[in-house]
Amino acid sequence: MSDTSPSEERTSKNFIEEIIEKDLQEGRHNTVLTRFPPEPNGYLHIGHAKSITLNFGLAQKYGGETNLRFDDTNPVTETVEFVENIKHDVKWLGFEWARELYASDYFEQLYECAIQLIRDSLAYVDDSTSEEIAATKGTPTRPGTDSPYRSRTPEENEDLFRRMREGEFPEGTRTLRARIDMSSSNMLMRDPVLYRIKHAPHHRTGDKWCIYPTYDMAHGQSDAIEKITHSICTLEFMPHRELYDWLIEKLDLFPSRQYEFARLNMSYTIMSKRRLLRLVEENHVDGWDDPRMPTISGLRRRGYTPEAIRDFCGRIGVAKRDNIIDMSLLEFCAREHLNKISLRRMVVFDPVKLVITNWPEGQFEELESENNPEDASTGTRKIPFGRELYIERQDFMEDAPKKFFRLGPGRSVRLKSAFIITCDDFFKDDNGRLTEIHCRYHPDSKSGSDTSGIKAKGTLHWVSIPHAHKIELREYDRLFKVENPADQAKQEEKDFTDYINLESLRVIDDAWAEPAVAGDPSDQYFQFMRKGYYFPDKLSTLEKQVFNRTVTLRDNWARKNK
RNA sequence: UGCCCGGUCGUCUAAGGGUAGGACAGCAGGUUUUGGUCCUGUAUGUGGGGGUUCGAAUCCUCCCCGGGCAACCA
Repeated sequence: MSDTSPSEERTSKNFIEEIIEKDLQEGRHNTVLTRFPPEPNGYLHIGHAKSITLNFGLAQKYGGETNLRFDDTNPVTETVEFVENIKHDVKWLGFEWARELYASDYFEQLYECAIQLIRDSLAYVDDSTSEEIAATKGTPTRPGTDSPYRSRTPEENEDLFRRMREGEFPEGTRTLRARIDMSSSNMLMRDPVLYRIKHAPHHRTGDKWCIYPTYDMAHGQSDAIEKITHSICTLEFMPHRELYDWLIEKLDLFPSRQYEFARLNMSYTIMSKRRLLRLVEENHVDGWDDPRMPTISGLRRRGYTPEAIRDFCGRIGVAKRDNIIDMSLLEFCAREHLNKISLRRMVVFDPVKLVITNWPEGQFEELESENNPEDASTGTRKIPFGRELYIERQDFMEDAPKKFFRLGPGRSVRLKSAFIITCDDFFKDDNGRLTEIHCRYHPDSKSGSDTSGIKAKGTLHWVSIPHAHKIELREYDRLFKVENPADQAKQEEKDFTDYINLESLRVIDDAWAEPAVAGDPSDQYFQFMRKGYYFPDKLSTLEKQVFNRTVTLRDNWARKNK
């Protein structure tokens, strides 16, 4: 990545960077190898972006590498479709993995690890049902009890385990458990299940296996096999660390170490794959890439740039305390980048006709306007100007307050890149609705060569009616009505879907764009002047252009008038 | 009520015994042919009580609050 965002200039280190520097300094490691380990059972979201940025960023910073490793140990929920989308999202974010790996690549080695544990009397085959295991597990305040199968001999265990692999037993009838301590204060150390029987095909290994390792059996060993130096995960895995270390020690593997950081939470949205899945499956949204979703694909479709997302991930920091990041920070990052790269265009969202009474009928003039005042290299474009224009209905007020810098009877404004006009008259229909505005233009006030001496405080965007073309705009609002839907649902004993904002999508189908919008490519970021940043929806066509509002412009006027 | 984490402006995040700083959000100005951008200024914070120390956000201690932990999910 070549761009340097402010957050990348930050000099303070987060706690993981401090650990790495200490490890490097003390010679514990002389390189840094991280991994991003998604389970291919859903789409990536902005929380994953934080993890991706952290893992890849750390490796980049210390001259190391990052593996992309799919944690595919549960074949019933995982698919190649998810694998492909995850790869696409990581690439789109701008990261390149050193190796593309799968936990399933290690199934044979993991099986050998299990055999070793059995031979060392550290694991046993348990014939208990899942209910029985749960019942004897104890509670956080009460110790569990030993399984009746706990004292089987290594020989018997090895035989049984081999036969589990051979497919001799039905699903759910037997598991391989670690023999640790049923009275441990850490529930995960109470003889955790290492292998379970699943007569299900795997998206990579097909029918080769009918026993699959659990997360704990697979993750740490995969890290160790790859020689991952720093295995970074979220806080909820903290209790797993003891088991992670136990397995690495007992199996005498490469000493990968696990470090936990607080996952990202954002206001007015949810960040769990399970809940996002429900939004999709229950059709609360248009799919994983619905522009209101906090998924990477949703943000992409909405018009967020990878640069903005990376910048955001750098700014939110990495720590261990629970957090809930204000959506406005993400929006700030979007505006900051989009301001630099988006092409300015004029689009009238709610048109009202404006007639320039002293401009000859049928006559037009091509005016020039900058594509982006922040970037002169983007050049200029031509905009047709004529007698009949559309302006924004909101830009006219019959009885306007003094601070209203727009149009009203007798008031003058600048039409962006065109002339200053003065309002002489206006017309309303029987319902009192404004139908037409009459103005006269000042010929010597032309943009760039204004000698009129008229001071117009306001500048309006506009389009020439005969040249304008109709487009559709989609305006999005927060998906939920409350700041923390998951939390509040828990507290109020409701379902998080009860808090869905039913007005999170508003379609504007009577918007009129200047000609330059018409032929623009589908991956172009726009700023519709005085309105916001817009990005063509994936279903937009040349015949019917549809744009998603990424984020509005900051609007001091609207804010003050609240 | 057991074990493990954590608690610094509204929200994030620094300061690791020596001036509590930055960002976003807010507020007040300036510039501006986008009420955008840019620029300037400004308010707000160490959960509480004890201790150690010349000096504590930082070390000790008690308390309070928040989160996690009883899936053959990851």
